[in-house]
Amino acid sequence: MGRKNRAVTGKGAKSAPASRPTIKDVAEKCGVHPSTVSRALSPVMSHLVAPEVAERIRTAAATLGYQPNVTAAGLRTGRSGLIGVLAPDISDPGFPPILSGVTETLNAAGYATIVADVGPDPSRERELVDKLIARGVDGLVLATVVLNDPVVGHCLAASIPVVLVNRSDSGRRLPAVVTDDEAGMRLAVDHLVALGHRRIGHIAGPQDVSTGALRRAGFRAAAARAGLPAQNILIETARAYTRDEGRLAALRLLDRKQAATAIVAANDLLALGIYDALGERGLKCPADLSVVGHNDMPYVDMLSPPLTTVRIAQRQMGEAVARLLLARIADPSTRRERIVLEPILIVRGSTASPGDRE
Amino acid sequence: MGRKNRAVTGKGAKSAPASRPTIKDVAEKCGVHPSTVSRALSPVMSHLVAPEVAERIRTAAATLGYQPNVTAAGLRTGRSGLIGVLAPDISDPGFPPILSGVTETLNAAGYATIVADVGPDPSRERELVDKLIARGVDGLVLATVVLNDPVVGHCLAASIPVVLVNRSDSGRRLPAVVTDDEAGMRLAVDHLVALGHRRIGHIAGPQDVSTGALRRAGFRAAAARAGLPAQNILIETARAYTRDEGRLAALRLLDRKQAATAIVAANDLLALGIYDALGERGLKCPADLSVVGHNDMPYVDMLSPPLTTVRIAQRQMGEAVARLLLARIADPSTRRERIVLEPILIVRGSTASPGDRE
DNA sequence: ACCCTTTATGCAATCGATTGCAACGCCCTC
DNA sequence: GAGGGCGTTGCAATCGATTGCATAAAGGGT
Repeated sequence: MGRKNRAVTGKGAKSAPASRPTIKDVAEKCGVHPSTVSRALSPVMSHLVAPEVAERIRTAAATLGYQPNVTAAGLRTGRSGLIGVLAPDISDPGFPPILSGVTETLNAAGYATIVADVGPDPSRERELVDKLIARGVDGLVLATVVLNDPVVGHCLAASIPVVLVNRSDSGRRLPAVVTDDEAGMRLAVDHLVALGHRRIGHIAGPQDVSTGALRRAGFRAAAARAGLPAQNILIETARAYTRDEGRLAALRLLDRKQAATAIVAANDLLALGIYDALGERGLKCPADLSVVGHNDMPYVDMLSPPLTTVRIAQRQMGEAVARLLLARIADPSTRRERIVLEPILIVRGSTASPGDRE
Repeated sequence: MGRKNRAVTGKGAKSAPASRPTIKDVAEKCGVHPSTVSRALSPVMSHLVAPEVAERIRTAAATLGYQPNVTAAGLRTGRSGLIGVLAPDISDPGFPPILSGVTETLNAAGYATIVADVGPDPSRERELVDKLIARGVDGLVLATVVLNDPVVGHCLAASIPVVLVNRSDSGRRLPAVVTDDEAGMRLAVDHLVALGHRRIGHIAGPQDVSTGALRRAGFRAAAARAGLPAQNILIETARAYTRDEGRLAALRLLDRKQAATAIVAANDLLALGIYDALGERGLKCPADLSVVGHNDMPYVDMLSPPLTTVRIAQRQMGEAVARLLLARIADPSTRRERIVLEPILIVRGSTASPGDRE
């Protein structure tokens, strides 16, 4: 038995505080029942206990350094105060701002977040969701779903509050906060067309994620709307949102018979890959090729040349999705909401008129 | 009573699985006692139950989709399987690689991590530590401690396994994984001296964190060892590891009567600030000034010019600190260990010989 | 054949906090 | 002065899993 509680300090049993005081210790010290302590310390129940008793309990709790055991409370109430967050890749510089917005908003509401990095193997997603549910999370934020993701149905079946951020599922069966991907591409294309570009390439992201598919469709639509003939719309699809896949796709695009004068990348990491490819081919940006990124991830203003890119409000997305989740937790029957944030174009040095040798 | 369990699906009580099955459900289905189920499903206790019964239980658990309630188990065993990680700032691009190494190693050992972002207000640190302890974390990873941090004593008093990463406390009272900050500065200074620099500046980090103080001391020592006279060693101290503080410190340094021909920054974010300051003053790097960073955070190879910097093995640090923590949890009496990783210099385009106009 | 060991399972307490219900005492009213 | 009501507090069950101990069944030895 009790090899755990009350670590014996020396030999004499003088005063062995050791492990954290429990509600019982506070109750004994005050000569009241534990339930009274519980009520006194709960903002919503404290009206049930006499003010002076409550005060006595509060000071006793403070002097003992009592902190309620969240695990025990969680077992009883069925709420853990934990939110699970599934990230595609923590090391992707685009993610921390979202995460930051999520955790800050949730912390303010008394929740802690468990962040799980799914990584390249998508089958881990389901596994991680199950692990998080087993940990009793009160809700999930998924930044990882692909179109037609089976995990969506799984979450629905588990009837646990779930919200999506940045990406959405094809059926739109879950509430989500996303940016207007198509509008973002329109900003990029219109900017290039205004500069005089007539042959524009696109490096699309993976087509199984909503941003990849929507941005590609958005690019096509924007280019057509700008009056570019179909043969002047060049598209290569990257297999992942990574710098290296961007480089490979850019090389494919550059090797086409009729090269584009500008490339719009589906995200900034892919744009970095374009820079790499340009270096390999001995081409200069923006003199030989204009480049537009997407996301405005940190420090792309420091690149050479500074990257023109479509800025999405990542921190705001994080905050919005957290609020959405809190609303769902408070009332799971709330209408499935979908918040679409408008991106803006940040013009920097990577775009110029074609043939404009500065 | 049960407003929680078994959400009623329709009217007929035909089959209402709804909320997750408990160990009791599995036991009933198998006609055994819950304790037998518990034993059968525990790798360490399963030898106590007959192999065929264990097998039956396992399949029943699988078909029911049973996952043990971690909260309940945690309450009983006193272990939560949670590790708290305190980060100075998740949005700092230097941190994700460390975090990635930590979480991956801990996940492999069955732990989940709660990441808390302390932010600029250091008093939140203590508060967050208490919150994490109240959540029953089995251990803490602190990437936030300052020299003489009161939180160190607090953790020691709470007798909870704690390890430090990247930074250490002044008394070295806690196990830590750090890099050899002084060696890193020696690499940087020696490189610049070899290029012919004789007046070298340093933008130091905050002096209340170990990296800031050690790197400054390391810089001084390396410069003296290289034979630079004291008046040729110029130091400005930044108030925080941010791009903007770096910019301000760089401007102060550039305004000195006798300007340096090279600056070593205490970290890459500060180096970014130097780039900004150079832009403001119309100076070119490396022609007018060589710059060396520290940390080799992601994508500094894409800057213009690509940043010469001291690379620290951040991912490895994360992995090492996780292993250290696991060892402490397994046996809290293990000797307080301190792991020092050796940095290497990555030479890129931001350093050149003084007066070398390419 | 009997007893003693070994093996497998059941029983019940426990972790710490929460909460519906019961009970107590007090005050007010008629 | 008795009864009703309200404001406080205590009691005990509960959440779900774990584990020391008890017990039952099976096996082995003489």
